[in-house]
Amino acid sequence: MVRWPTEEARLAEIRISGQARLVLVPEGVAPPLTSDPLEDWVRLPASDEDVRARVRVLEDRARGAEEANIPELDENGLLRLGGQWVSLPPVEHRLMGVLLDRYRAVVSRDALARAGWPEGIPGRNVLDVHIVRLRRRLAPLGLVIRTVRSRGYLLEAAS
Amino acid sequence: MVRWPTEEARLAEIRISGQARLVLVPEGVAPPLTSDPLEDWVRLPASDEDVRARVRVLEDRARGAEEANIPELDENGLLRLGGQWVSLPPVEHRLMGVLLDRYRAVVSRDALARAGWPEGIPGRNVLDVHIVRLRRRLAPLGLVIRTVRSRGYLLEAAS
DNA sequence: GCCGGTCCTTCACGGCGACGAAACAAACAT
DNA sequence: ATGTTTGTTTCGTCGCCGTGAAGGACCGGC
Repeated sequence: MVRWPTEEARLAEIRISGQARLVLVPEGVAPPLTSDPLEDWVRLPASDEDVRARVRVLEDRARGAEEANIPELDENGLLRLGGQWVSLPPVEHRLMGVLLDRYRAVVSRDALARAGWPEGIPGRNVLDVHIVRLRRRLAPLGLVIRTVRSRGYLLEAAS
Repeated sequence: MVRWPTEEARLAEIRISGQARLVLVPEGVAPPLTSDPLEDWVRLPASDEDVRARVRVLEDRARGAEEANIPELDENGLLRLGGQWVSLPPVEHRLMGVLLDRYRAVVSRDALARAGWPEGIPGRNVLDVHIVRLRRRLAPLGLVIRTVRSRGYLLEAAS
């Protein structure tokens, strides 16, 4: 719920944070134009029912957007997602860093190797093994590492 | 532009067709509730500016939705469409490149052969086989490769 | 119609390389 | 002392790609 244009700064903040918002627009003022589905506006004065109707729709959309949640990794080796968490040992923590930077995009085996072993990769097969171990750890969170053959790996939410 | 609730049937049709629409709601009537971003409503009576503002936003969203409907091929062998994706092996990736350049237009077998095998085509039958495989991969995305006999192939959305 | 051919579709096979996973052992931490 | 992390070896599996062969679909001529 934001007043316009008096709370313009606050609106900008909320837009960046990606939260749903309803803009209250007094008579004689042009409404803000955004194609963002999480923003809507009402012309004042407005009935309670109308406001409630718009808020409900926005809440519905926000719920839908929330399912596209991205996991969060902290410096202490904890990976959080949707209230749950797992702890990651050093190597897997570094691997996870790159995978999260490129969430839902392909990360080459090379990039993973460089991230996991900055001093140089120990053996030919180490990466494969760590991917397997990382997979097992991520499963309880509903995260999946897909392999894109001969190109690399990709992290996403389980189908 | 749909009147509510008098044109309820027409609204249902438009919803199914997936087109953007603005619902005109007279005083004292509850507005229809949908979380579909391509639907919006105004309380009558409304000023021209307010209606135009909502129409413009809807048009923007419709444009965005349309762009999300054409498949996208990235350099890592991923083909994305509407939130889903499939990975394409090298040969099929190159074939798909040409087919997408000429989306919904005919691509000659010759052009496909040159794209798929720049060094020269190995055997007479290889292209056909790869078309079959590509078809199977594209099916889950709702994409279809149609044959235009003795002319070539054509990529489009499944009817 | 019937027939010939051409064009296209699909399957089954084998080689090759990329990837997955178990099992073992050593290093490390608490 | 026990459990965790990490690297290695080894073997199995699966995806990719080309080949051959067995049909279907379409189009002409007769």
